[in-house]
Amino acid sequence: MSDEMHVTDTYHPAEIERKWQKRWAEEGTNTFTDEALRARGREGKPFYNLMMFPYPSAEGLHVGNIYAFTGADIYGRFKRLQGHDVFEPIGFDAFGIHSENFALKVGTHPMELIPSNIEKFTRQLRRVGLMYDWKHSLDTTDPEYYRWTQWVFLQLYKAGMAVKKEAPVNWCPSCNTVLANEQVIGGECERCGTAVELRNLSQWFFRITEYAERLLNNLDWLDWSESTKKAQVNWIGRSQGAEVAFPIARARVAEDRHASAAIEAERPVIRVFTTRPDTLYGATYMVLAPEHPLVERVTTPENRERVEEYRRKAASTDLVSRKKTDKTKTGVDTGGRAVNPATGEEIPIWIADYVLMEYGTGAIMAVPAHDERDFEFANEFGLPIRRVVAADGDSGDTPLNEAYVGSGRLVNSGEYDGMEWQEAKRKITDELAARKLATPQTNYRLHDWCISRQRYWGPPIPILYCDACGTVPVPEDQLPVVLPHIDDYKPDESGISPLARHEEWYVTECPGCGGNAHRETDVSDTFLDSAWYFLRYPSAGNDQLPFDPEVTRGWLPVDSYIGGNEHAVLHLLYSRFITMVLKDLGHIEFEEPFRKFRAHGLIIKEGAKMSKSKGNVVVPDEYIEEWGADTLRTYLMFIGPYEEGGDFRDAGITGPYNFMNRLWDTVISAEEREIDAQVEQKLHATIQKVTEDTEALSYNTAIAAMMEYLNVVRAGGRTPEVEAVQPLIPLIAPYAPHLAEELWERSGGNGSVFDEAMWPDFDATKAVADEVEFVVQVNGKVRTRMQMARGIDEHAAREAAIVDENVLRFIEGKQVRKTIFVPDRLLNLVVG
RNA sequence: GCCUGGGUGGUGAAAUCGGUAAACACAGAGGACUUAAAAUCCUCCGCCGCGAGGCUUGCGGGUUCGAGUCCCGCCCCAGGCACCA
Repeated sequence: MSDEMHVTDTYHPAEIERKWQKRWAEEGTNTFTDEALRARGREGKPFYNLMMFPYPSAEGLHVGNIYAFTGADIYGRFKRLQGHDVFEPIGFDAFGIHSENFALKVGTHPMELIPSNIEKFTRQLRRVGLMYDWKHSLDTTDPEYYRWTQWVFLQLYKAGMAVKKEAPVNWCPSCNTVLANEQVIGGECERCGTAVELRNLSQWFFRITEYAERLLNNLDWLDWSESTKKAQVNWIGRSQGAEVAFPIARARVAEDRHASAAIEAERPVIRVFTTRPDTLYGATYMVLAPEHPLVERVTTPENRERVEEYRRKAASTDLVSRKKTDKTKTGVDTGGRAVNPATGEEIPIWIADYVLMEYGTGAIMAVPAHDERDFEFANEFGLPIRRVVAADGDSGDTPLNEAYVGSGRLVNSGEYDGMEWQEAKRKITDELAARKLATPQTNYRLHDWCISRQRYWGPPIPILYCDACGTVPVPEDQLPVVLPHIDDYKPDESGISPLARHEEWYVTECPGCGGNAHRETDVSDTFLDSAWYFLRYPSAGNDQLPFDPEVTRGWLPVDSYIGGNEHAVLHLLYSRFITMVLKDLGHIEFEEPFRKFRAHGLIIKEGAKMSKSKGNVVVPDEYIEEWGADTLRTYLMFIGPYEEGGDFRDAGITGPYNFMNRLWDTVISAEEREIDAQVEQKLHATIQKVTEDTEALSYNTAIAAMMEYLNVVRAGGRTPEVEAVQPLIPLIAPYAPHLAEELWERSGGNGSVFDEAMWPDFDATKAVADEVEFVVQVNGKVRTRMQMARGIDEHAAREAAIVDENVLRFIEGKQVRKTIFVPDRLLNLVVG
C-alpha cells in the first residue's frame, strides 16, 4: 500500500500504522547510535525506561505481554514528550527449563526453536507500536550475552560469594533438576506442579543471605509498589531474638560422666533460637529436628529404637507432607534431658518433624503456653504447660484453651514477675548473656540461592575441576564457555546434567598447570541471566566489556521499571543482590538497580486467568487486524486501573475505537477561529488531568478525561477550533502513537511528534470554571443545587439558599441551629 | 493462620486530606438525518413510587451537621507466604 492512500479523510488505522512503523524503523526515530547514547547519557536528560523482558514462547506474544509493555511504553513516550532522552530497550529471556521442555515436546532443538520464536515476537512487537531501541536489543542465549553472564558468575566466585556445597536441595523429579527455594511453591515445582523432593547434592550457591540485612533495609527508601516491597520483606523474613544455650543434663551424657568441674563450661549444650526470650520460664521441654546432630548423644538406650525409627520415617517423608500445617503433630521422646537455664529445672528433649533443621539452629525451646505449635504438641503428648505471660487482669493461673501469643506481664517467672514482656525480653537476654548462655541473634527465612541446574538449556557454569589444582575458574579471557549443540539433551533422574554425557566437551586441560581437568557440567539458573540484563542494554554490542563504565554512569540506575508482581521475590530480589555485589566489587557505583518499580495488574478473560487449557487466550494479532494497534492499546489501558489489571471483553473495544475516530474527525475538521472561553477552560483542566494521571499510571482516567473533553469540544455537533484541538495530539500520543503522528503531520508538523512536539502546559488558573454548581443540604440531605459564582461567601450563599422553595419546604417553621459552609461546594443547614 | 489488594448500576468502572455516589465507556431504549442501511448527532438509562419523596457503595455497629471514604467487629473474592521457633 502506498503512502498516497492517506489522502482519504477517514481514519484507516491499518494504513497509518503500517506507514509510521515503517518510517520509525527507517528513520531510527526511537533508536540511539552508540555515540548518541554516550553523549545523551553525559549531557542530556537520560531516562531509562525499562520493562520486564519476555520469554519468547512458541505461542507468540500474549495479550498479557502487550498489556504490560503498552503501559510501560506510554510512560516512556510521556517522558519523551516532556523532553527527556528516553532509552526504552527490549530483549529476550530465552534460556531455561520452560523453553527446553517445550523443545523436547515438539522435538525441535532449542537452538533452532528460539531464533524463530524471537523472530516471531519481534514481528509482533513492532506491530504494537512500542518505542523500542532495537539497536540495543539482547538475547540471553547468545554467546555474546552469556559470555558476560559467566563473567558475572566469576566475579561472585572471586569475591567468595559463589560457593559449592553439599546441601539438601529441592529436586523436581519431573523436571529432573534442582530448584531454588523461590521456585518451590507450597512444596511443589512452580513449573510443573510435581511434589518436590529433598536430595543431598553438591551445588553452586550464591550467598544472598549475606546481603539479607541490606536487601531488607534499602526497601525503606525504594520507590516501589507497596505490595512488592511487602512480598520481599516477608520473603527475607527477618526475626530478631536470641540464641539460648540449654546445657544437656549431666547424668544423661555418657561421655561426660566423669567430667571434672574444669570442663563444666564445655559441657555440651543445645542451642536454640527464640524470638521470645521473655517466655524462657515457660520452656517445659525441648524439641530437636530429627536430623539434628545431637540426637545421637541425648538419646537414652531404652529410647534408641523408637528414635531411630522416627528419624528414618522423617527422612523418607517428602517436603510437601512434612510442611503441611494441618497435620497433627508427631514426635518421640529421646529420654534425654536438658537444663532450663532460667529455672534450673531438667526438662525432656524430644524430636519432632515440626522443627526444621534448615531454620535457626534446628532445635527449639518449647513454650506450649505461648506458642501455637508447642501447645498442640504438648497436648498431644501430655507435656506440662506453664503460663508465664498474662494480660492485664488475668492472674495467669487458669488453664488455657489455646496458646496465648499476645502481650502482657510476666508471671511464674521468679524475679521477673510483674515485668512488662518487652522489657523482660531484654532483661532476660542480658542476664543470660552475662552468664554466657545467650547471645542476641537475628535470623532470616531467606536461604542461599542455589544456581546449579542439571539441565542443558542454560549457560555452562564457568568452572573447571583439575586433578591437581582442584576447583579452577575459567579465565575471563577464555569466555564464553560455549554451550555445545548436542542432540541428547533430555535430562534424566540421575542428578547429572546431559552435558556430562559428552566427554569431548567436558574433558579439557587446566589453565593453571596444563594437567587433566574436566568442566562443570551444570548450567546456571535462568534467573541469573535476568539478574543483570538491565546493565547490558545500554552497552549491548560491546564485545570488550559487559557494561561500559561511562555509558552505565550516564544511564543507570533504571529510572522506571514496570513488570508483573509474580517476580516480586525472584527476579527483583536476585537483581538487587547481583547489583549490590557488583557495587561492592567496584564495577558500578550504585547498589539498587531500580529507583522506581511499579507492578502492573493481571489481564484476565471473562473472569478467568487466560490459559491454553481453558482455551480463552486472547490472540492480539486479530484485534490489531480488526481495530488497529492504537485502539487495542487504548482499550487495554481503559479497562481499569493499570496497577490492578482487568477483564478483557470484546464488546468494550468499540468505545476506544469510536474515540479514535472521533478524535481523528475532530482534529481534521478543526477551523481557525478564536477559542470559546468555556472550551478553553476545559482544555486547561484536561491537560492538567491527563498530565497528572499519566504520571501516576492512572491511564484509564486520563483516557476518560480526553473523551470528556471531546464531548465538550463537539457538543451539539459544533465545529472545533484549531487552538482547542492541537494540544490533543501530544496528549494522545503516548496512548495512540500512530494516530498522533499522522495527525501531527496532517496539521503541518514536521518529523515525529515525539521529537518535535512538546507536552502541552496548562494554566491552573484557567483550568477552573467561573461558575460552580453549589449544593444546599438540609440536615445532610441534598435539597437543591444552584449555579453560583466561584468564591461566593457564606452569607450570600445562605441568602440565596433560604429563599429557594425546595429548601424552604424543609426549614419552614424550624430553627436553623447550625450552618456548615464548604466554599464552592456546599451549604448544610441543620434544623432542629 | 499471616501479608497484599479488592467488594459501588445490566457490564467495565469513577469519586477515597469525610462534602452533589455512579464521571467516562459498553450494552439497552427512543428520536433526528436517510428511499434504506451504515456512520453521525440528540434524549433517556441505580432501585421503589403517578408524584412529592424515599432508598442505595459486601454485612452489623459507631463517630460526625454530613461516611463509598474514618473507627470497631464480621463475611466474601483474587494474589502471595506459611509448622520460620
